[in-house]
Amino acid sequence: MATIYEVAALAGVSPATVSRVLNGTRVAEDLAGRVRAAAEELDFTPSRTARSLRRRHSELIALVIPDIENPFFTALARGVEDTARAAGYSVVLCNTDEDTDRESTYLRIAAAEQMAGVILAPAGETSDLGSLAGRPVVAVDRSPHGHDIDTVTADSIGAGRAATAALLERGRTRIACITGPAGVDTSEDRAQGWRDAIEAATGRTPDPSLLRHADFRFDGGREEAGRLLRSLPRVDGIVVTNNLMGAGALAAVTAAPGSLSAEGIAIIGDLPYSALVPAGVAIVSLPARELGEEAARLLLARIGGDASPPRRVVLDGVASSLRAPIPG
Amino acid sequence: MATIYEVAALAGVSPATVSRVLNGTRVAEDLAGRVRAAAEELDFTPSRTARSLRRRHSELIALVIPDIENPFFTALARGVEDTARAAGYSVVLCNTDEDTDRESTYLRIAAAEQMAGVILAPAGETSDLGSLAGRPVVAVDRSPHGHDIDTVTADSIGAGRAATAALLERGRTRIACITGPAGVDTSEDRAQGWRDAIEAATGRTPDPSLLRHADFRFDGGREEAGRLLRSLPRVDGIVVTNNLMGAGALAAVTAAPGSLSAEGIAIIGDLPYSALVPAGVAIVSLPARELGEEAARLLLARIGGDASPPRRVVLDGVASSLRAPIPG
DNA sequence: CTTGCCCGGGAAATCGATTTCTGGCACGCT
DNA sequence: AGCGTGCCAGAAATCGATTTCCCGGGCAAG
Repeated sequence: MATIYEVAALAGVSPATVSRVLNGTRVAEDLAGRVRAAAEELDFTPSRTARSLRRRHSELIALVIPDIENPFFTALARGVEDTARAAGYSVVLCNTDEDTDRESTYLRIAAAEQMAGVILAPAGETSDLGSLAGRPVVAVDRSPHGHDIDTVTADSIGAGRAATAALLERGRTRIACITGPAGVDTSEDRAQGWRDAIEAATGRTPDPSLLRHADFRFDGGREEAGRLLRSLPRVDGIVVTNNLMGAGALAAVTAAPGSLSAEGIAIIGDLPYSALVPAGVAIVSLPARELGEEAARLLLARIGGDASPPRRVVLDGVASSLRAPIPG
Repeated sequence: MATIYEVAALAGVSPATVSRVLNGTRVAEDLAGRVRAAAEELDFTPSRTARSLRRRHSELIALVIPDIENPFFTALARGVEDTARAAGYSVVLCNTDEDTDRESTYLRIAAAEQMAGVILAPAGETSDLGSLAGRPVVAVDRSPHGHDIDTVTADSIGAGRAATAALLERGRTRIACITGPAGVDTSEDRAQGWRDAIEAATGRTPDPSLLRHADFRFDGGREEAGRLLRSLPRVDGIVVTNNLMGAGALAAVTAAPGSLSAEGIAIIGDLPYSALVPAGVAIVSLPARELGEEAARLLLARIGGDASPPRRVVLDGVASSLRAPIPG
């Protein structure tokens, strides 16, 4: 790997001039030409490490998410990656497994690596952003409690309302809700949307026993759905507030034939290969990829020096693809 | 962010001694104690950038894969991430979209960032590893043509045989195969397994028109399956050689009722939320996560200085979960 | 008692870029 | 003609750690 000194020597100029040519400062055309020729000749790629040390930040962005195997975060990561790459940044993937210790370890690493910025889907209610020492951060999907930072989220209340409305339109009257852990804002807000929709339709707050908290995972959704199916009086609709629990609920429904068909289920969040999802399920899409893109755009702006007050962007692209129930 | 000089000053020693304490070289206990206290006091985290510059490699590993939204690569990434993290390395995610230009861009970046090593799932038949300048590389999933490097793959021929055998056991006699692009080794090998199994069962090579090449993507699988379903003489089984095309084929089968049930489909590779996959499909699991773990282990060994000749590891954990056909 | 070796720690070089600082040259204004 | 004023490029400082290199002191062997 050639260094800037070898390029300088070959071109007969100083290293400073090589740097200037490569970074856009004005340099006489003949020198610049010699430098470019020399760089080409030696197949020179500047050491990003040395550059990062001097510039005090690298061209890396940390993407800290709870679970890379969840298609929601995968799509989000894709949005981040595409946007970052277009701006010349690479993305470091940090899987926290919903563990706040791992999260803060990764935030320390991001600082120690002098990464340009961090996009964080917080694992818990509170995140320790102290170790970042002022480096740009954008929160995505969930907003960390007690920090006034840029945030990009989906309209969870609206999504909850839309999912519930889809079941109400089908004439369902006793609609339960399986949501995530108490205290997590997406979990609470989606349940609030469910409550809102039912109040709007019936004029009464829903029976509190119809609200179930699980852990946002497949098994949790399956188990809670199983319990709801066995409970009396019978429910005729279930709103499930994320994709994994939704898949679990569908598994439960499929395993208990005759109880409640897929048409009684509404899911917030997308399942991969929608072609394989039982027909009739109501799906309220979340703009996962767009969340990632917008978060990356905000972060890139901060990296570029934008010092305006923190923004809270809410994407409401949720009104989308409801799968129609099977005709007849 | 405190520097090693501040720690040295506070502890009343030289920066060299601080470095020695933190990196394990023998230092008198009283000095070491003072250094540790000072580091604690200042919440000192060494700059990885400076360290990388001097050490000539960072604690980052590049994971170059074609598509982060494919659950196979997601699981693989998870395996890499877990193994790398346990050894103190972080993973940089590089999505190539099957584009060899993007692949070589990322390889250049890996070298410029002085990353510790690269795990590469090659996008095409040939990969340009030249820019890596001798940095450790491990190929995973596919083996790059013309490079003698460590490789970790699944037993594709065996997987092809197993998938075909599952359909033969169900009494299917005219079994087609939808595989990936010609020239890609996983694509060819899995088709070879299909051919082998049919020859073993019938004593004849299969009708060449039963072998279809698609692009390893959902739409390709759907379209080829659609064509096969309309072709005459009728096929009564289809082996599909990856997960995305498998999902596409299932979509085609579902959309054309009466043609061929899900029991006529065998898929190599896992679909997420198997609970949602139509019952009866034969699935031959690929050890995606284990591929990632093994690749990471091999790479870590190389980073650690292992200079033995390149190894080719073939994982055959494929014998796994066939979903039983619906009884009756 | 002297020579030599070992060991621990400080001073300084090093990694490779960027960025100030500085000097020389050309040009314009009075 | 003399004195700024820019502008361009080279010299050198800088980023923050690691790693030689070297020196002084302690201890063992001759």
